[in-house]
Amino acid sequence: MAKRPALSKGEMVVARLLWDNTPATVRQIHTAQPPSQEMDFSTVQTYLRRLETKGYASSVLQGKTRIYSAKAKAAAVVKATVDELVSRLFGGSTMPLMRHLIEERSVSSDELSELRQLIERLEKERSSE
Amino acid sequence: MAKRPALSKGEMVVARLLWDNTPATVRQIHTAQPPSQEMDFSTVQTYLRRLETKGYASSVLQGKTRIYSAKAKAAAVVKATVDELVSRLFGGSTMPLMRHLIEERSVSSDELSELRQLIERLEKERSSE
DNA sequence: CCTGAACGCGTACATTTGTACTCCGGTCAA
DNA sequence: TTGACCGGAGTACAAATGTACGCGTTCAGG
Repeated sequence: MAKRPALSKGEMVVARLLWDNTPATVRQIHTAQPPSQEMDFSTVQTYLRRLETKGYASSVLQGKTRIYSAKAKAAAVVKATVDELVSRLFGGSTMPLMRHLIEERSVSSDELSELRQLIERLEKERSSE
Repeated sequence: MAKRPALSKGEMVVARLLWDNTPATVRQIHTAQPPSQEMDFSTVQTYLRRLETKGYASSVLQGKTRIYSAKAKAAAVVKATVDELVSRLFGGSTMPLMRHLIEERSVSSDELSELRQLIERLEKERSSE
């Protein structure tokens, strides 16, 4: 697995759009943007190009149009990004972030119970090893 | 509360160092760095200066030496940063990040049970409202 | 009293990031 | 057939970021 340069903030939102729409043309990505905080067509295009040079996407020319496809797996990127954040903001420990998420960000009851089940399942796995 | 410009990655690690040592001189912060990934004294200094212009820190000149103090509260910055990440990487929903943290990052059994208790406590609070 | 190591300051600078303007080829209606 | 238009490519550029060099000052040892 190549060690790709980290994604910048802007690249990240385009990357996410790309994951949800792979493969896609620049315009498709551009159109897929939620109405708020839109970015210019050319801006999207630049990000896509940079995503490709950084190794996160690949593209083929289909006729006149370039089709981009996500290359790096979303999960891997998420992991890298979160690891990065955790290390920079919390010196590497995960718990403070967890606590923050659970306490500060509004989590619905349904989500809470999903979380609880997730944890219980994991604890079960642990103890049976 | 002033709306401060976001912290860059480098600034963030220095900010964290500052929170843990406020108030401190540049050298103290520099020395407080963990041995791995050290940054140059001048680099730390620059970050501190930028932290101040961005409004995250303040400083006074004590004789020849400048003493920096954290100004913004850590919790607020963490919240802003995490909100930012969640919105860019997950389009605003918290759960994917939670799941990722629990499943992908190694969480010890102790931590798991702490989490479980945290959640149970919250659920209790919820139901009693 | 002189000198070099340690200090802290400010300035500097190459890269990366965010954002967009311009130019080009093909379409399609008048 | 032609000019208004759309989609796309590439280039451009200011601002933010990461990183550090050089300069004046102190202070302890020679």
